[in-house]
Amino acid sequence: MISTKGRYGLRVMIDLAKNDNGSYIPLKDIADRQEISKKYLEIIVKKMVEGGLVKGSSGKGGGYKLVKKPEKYTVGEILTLMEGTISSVACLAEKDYNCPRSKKCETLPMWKEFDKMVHDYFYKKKLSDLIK
Amino acid sequence: MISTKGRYGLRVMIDLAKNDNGSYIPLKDIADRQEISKKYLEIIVKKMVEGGLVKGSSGKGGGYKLVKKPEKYTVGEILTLMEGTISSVACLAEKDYNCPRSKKCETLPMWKEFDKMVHDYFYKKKLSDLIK
DNA sequence: CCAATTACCTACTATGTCAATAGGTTAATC
DNA sequence: GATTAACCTATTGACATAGTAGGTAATTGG
Repeated sequence: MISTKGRYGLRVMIDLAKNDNGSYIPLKDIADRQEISKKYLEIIVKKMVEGGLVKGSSGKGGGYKLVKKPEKYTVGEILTLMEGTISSVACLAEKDYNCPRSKKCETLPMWKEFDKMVHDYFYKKKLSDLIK
Repeated sequence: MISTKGRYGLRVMIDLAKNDNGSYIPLKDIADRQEISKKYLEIIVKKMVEGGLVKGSSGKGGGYKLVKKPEKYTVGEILTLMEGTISSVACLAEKDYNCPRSKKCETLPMWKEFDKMVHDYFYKKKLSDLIK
């Protein structure tokens, strides 16, 4: 289940893309338009700065802006950053999970197939695809 | 993210299908084969009885058995029972969620499309497909 | 240059879910 | 009637979620 971090994060990215005019966009404006608490968005956006999705500038005239063009972002990279992982089961989420049953596990092949489908879906979808 | 309830539940169903010989299968046997605590499996199996996926019988010679043939179960119905929902976002998980932004939400169409893909995947996959 | 603006930082909290464990009661059968 | 096995209630520690609160640092328009 995608949490508010992923969902709100995506909406912030869309908001930044739609309202891009070259200058920085204050978080207050985004919070008002998206009807999300500015305080909570601070946590969300902080992650996005750390992950290199957006850059921020303090002071008057400051705010946030995208670092790439909307068509250069995939929904997958945004969700992966915000959610930590996009995998549907713990066995596949961590690289070094090494389950002793993996050889004989009868469900693992299905989880792998499903995971690939999900991965493909979100990494093919671009941020620009979400803007009408 | 699918929890142990869904993952273990599925493995119990597979175990019941593979070891079906007409009589009831004690939980102890399943727990041993699957290497899962019997105590924890009790919680899992209780849900499956309540949901009508399996039936149980107390006393000597008792245990659990499937109520349908393996090809009559979909993975979707098993996961939905165990996880409560299979939806990827809260807006779609509850029928009466009515979000005031749904009309103008730019992410909702994607979540709906994704949800349909997931739903189709799991409801087309049968329990019998997981048994080699 | 300074007050206003805005990002940035640390800490806290209530609620809920997850993944179990523990111990007892009821039901069926050999 | 002892044994087996399901069934039932309660509890627990750890962690995540979805925020709130209040303060500090940086930047700039007037």
